[in-house]
Parts: sequence; structure tokens; C-alpha cells
Amino acid sequence: MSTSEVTRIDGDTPTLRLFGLLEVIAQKDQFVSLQGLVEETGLPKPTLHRMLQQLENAGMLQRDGDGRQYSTGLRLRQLAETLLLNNTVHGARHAVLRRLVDEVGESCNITALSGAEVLYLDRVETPAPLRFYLHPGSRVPAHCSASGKLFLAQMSSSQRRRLLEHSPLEKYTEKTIVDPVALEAEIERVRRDGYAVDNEEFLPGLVCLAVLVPRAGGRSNSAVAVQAPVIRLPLEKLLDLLPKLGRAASALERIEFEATGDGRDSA
Amino acid sequence: MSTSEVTRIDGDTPTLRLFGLLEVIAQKDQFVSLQGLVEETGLPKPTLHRMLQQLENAGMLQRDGDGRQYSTGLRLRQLAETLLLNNTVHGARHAVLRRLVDEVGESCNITALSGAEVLYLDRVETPAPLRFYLHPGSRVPAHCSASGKLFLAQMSSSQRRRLLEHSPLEKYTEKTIVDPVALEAEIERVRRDGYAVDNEEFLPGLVCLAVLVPRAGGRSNSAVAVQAPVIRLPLEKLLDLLPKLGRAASALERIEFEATGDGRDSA
DNA sequence: CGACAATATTCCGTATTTCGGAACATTTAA
DNA sequence: TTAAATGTTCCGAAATACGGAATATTGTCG
Repeated sequence: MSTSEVTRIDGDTPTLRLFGLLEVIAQKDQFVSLQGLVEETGLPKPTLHRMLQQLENAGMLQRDGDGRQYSTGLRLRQLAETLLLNNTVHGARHAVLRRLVDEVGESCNITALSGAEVLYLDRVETPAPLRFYLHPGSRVPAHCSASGKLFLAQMSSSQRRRLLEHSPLEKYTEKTIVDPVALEAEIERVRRDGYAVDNEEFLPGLVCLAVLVPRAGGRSNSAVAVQAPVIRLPLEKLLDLLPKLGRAASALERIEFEATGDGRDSA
Repeated sequence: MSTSEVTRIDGDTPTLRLFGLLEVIAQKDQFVSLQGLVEETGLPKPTLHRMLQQLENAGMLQRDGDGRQYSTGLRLRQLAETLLLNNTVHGARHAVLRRLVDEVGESCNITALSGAEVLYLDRVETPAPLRFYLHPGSRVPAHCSASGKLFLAQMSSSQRRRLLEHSPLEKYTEKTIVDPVALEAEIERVRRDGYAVDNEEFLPGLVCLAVLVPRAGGRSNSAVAVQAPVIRLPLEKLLDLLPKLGRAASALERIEFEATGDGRDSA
């Protein structure tokens, strides 16, 4: 009666709101009614009714129970299965990450450049009790992350300038590099060494080591990284992990190569 | 070069087209490019570009590989996992069906009334080599299916008339009941006996026995049925399966009851 | 049975969104 | 460097979503 917890369903476009609705429904282990969803989401009833109707017509939901309730539809469940069965790419990447975490004992992640930010594609946490909790899907500015520096280091200086000009170098910690000249120097160093470090530049106490996942044609758009509390892994010890990181990167390279579609089926 | 196989992506509403696109992408085990999708679906390039962009912004897809290719996004994969993990309802139903098929040796399905048609919610095939292949998600008119007669038998005659008036009794086989008076008599018999039979009324050679999944409050909207080739299972032998069907129906009743949300979690 | 309450469904004018041809930008190949 | 292929942006016309209010359908209680 008193619970007015509203699970916001947002989305820039009406289209995307439907996915939010599906998520709400998929999380439940029970049938849902129109009225129940109205109370849960706060959306107007006719709007929800239309959405449910669309999803039902598409087979993503189905009426169930007494006919006025909804559950996930066959088509949606099939899509879910197809996706999880067929996506060896992400499965393989995840396996590589997990192995790397086993080896180094710290949280690791795979990242990609998306716009001017670094996006966490996947992540496996360390089993150690003390850890930074950063979840996949989140974003970090390029200039203060190890992976981001790698991506910047691959670009021509004009590309880099264009990217950074529109997003000023925000200062996250005392050590964040906010001076463009200093950043250029740092990037030059990264290019020479072939690896990048984040020395508490994004979060105090968090250090990070990253290398690019190599790519045949030229620039790469993904990187692997280890992240650890500096208390447990000071910089010198962090650098000892380079060979293991490199091996993981090669494994990822092979996976991505195959997923790029050079190995067609017939002929 | 010569392959002009176009995977149609339809949908009454723009929203639904996105699901079609996701299905195309989820089925692949490789990254897809904009151009590749243009060739595969036949949709105009700007349209596809916008759709991909929306899905990417929503996290349902992610750019991958060299950054101009797409693969399934984290949010979509999480949705898939949530759905498959959390949906004990459909899993339990499927298990009941499978057990029933083991017992009776013939294909079985769970159906629901949707409009004036019977919708196959789930189905498990017999291992026998000779079988009718009817896939879940397909629809059959109510008047010539065992399940449909059960649903009709629960209605008041005015409800039934309204439903049938707008969809004339189509004749599928020699035995299809197309005379309204005969149908009323048949339905009266179904109500008395508590089960319904389809004696080659939809497909020649196919017989079917169905019972309702009971429901506490009154009318039920789902049924269980056995379907078999009449050659292997003549009517008399088919009726011997009634007790087993009934037991499956009770099991399903319990599952649906729990899913209806009477057993809330806290307090 | 009839009246009331709760829920589901339809209507419909207004406000957004989608659509996709054409122009433009970027990357890859030669 | 040029040419070819692919990706991206523009923008007016057409289609769609929106949601308050009215209506229809249950379900419940006297």
C-alpha cells in the first residue's frame, strides 16, 4: 500500500522504452498484470496497455494465467537462447578474462573506445575481499584511464586533438593529468612502451595496467587491463604482470579475428 | 554476388522491427557491419544506421572489432540471462510436458485461448519417427481443436456466440464440425465429460485429446493435450490416456497458481 | 439478482518520432 | 594521389506514440 517505489522506464526514444518494460517483466518469476505494472512503473495505463499489446503481437510476451496476465513470450525466450548459445565470441572473451584473473589475482576487464570515453565491455572481479567495484557497461574518460591512453596513443595527433578538444580534461584526483602538454608526453611514452598505466588518476588508491589487443589491419579498438588497489599491488609489482596481460591480449586477438568474418563457412 | 536472399524484417510498428534486427544479429556468431546488414535485410542504409544507433545507445548492441562492427550488447545478454534464469514458470511447464510425453509416447502441448484461436504455448514432440510437426507459437481455430472446444465450453452461450459469429466455422477436413447446432451439442458433451477430442477435424489422420488446466477462481485459460496419428492411436486407446493427462493438468495448475502471485515474498 | 469497485480496453486530437533519398564524410584499396 | 566502398548526417513528409477521458469488462458483496 505504502510502497511507492517506481522502477523508472526511460529511454530516449519510445522504441527503447519497450526494452525497459521487458526487463521489468523478465526479472519476475511471476505473471504480471497491467495494473501491477502501472503501480510499479508509474506509466499511464493506456500507454502500458499499448506497449504490452505490441509486445504480445510480436510474440515477445504472451498472455497467461487467467488471460489478463502476461509472461515472457516464446519468441523472446528463443531469442535469449539463441543469443546465449550462439555467442561464442563473448563467451570466449569472458573465459580469457576469467583465466587472467585466476593468474594475476586481481580484477580485470576488456574495454573499447566509444566516442571520447572508455567503455567496459566485460569484467571479472578478483576474489579478494578488498576491491573496487566497477561494473561493465560503465564509462570512464579516456585521459585518465590506462586503456584510454592506449587508444589515444594510436591516433594521429590531429585526431586526438579533435577528440579531446570537445571534452576538457577533467580532474578526478590529485594525479589526474589535466595539462595537455603533459598528456602528450605521457601518450608518447605509452606509444614507445606498448603499455599504459593509470596511477591513481581516476580513483584514489586504484592503479591499473593495460595493453592493446593487437589487430592485423592497424589500429585496435579493444584493450585488456588489470586493476588493483595500490595497497596490494604497488606500481613495480603491477608491471610484473605485463607478460600475462600480453598473453591474454593475444588470445583475445585470435577470438576477434575469427569474429570479424574472415573465416566464412562455405567455399 | 548472386545471393539475393533477404531476411525480411517486418513488424507492424517501428518498435517491433528492432526485435527483428536483434534476431538477425543474435543468430550470428560473428560481428556484423552496417553494409552487411543492408545486404542481408534490404533495408535502406540510413534507416539501419539509425536502428543500430538506437540499440547501441540502449546497450543492446555494442560496437566491436574495429569499431565499425556490431555485436550483442551487455544489456541484451544480461536480459537473456535474467530471463532464462528467472523464468522457472516456463521451465517447470516444459518439464511437466516432457514427463507427459515420456509417459504417453506421443507429442503433447500446452495451449491457451487467444482471441478466437488456440495458441500453442509450448510443445514437446514424440520421439517416434512418424509425427505431425506443429510448432509452438502457431494458431488453430477454436472450433476444430480439442483445446478450443474446452475453452468454448466454459463460456456462456452469449460469449461463445459473440466469439464465433465473427469467425465463420471453416471446414478443414471432412470431419470438421461446421454446423453451429452440431457444434453446440458437441460442446455440451465436452462440458459434461470434462475432456475434449479432436477426431481428425483439423488435419486428416490427426487425433487429439485435451483437458483443462484447472483454476481456482473459475474459468481456465490453458489446456494440456496429446496429439497422435490415428494410425498409431485410435480413439479408444487415446482415451486411456485421460488419467495421465489429468495428472499433468494438476501439476500445471500448481505451477500457474504460484506464478499468479498469491505467494508474495515479504510479509 | 443488481449495484458497486476494480481492472481492462478503446477513442482520438496532439505531440513526437520514424522514414529514407540525397548529400557529405571517412576509411580502404589501388 | 585517385577511385571505390562504407559510414554518417540532413531534413521535410508520413507515420506513430502519447495519455486523458470515456467505455467495457470483470469480480465482489449485500
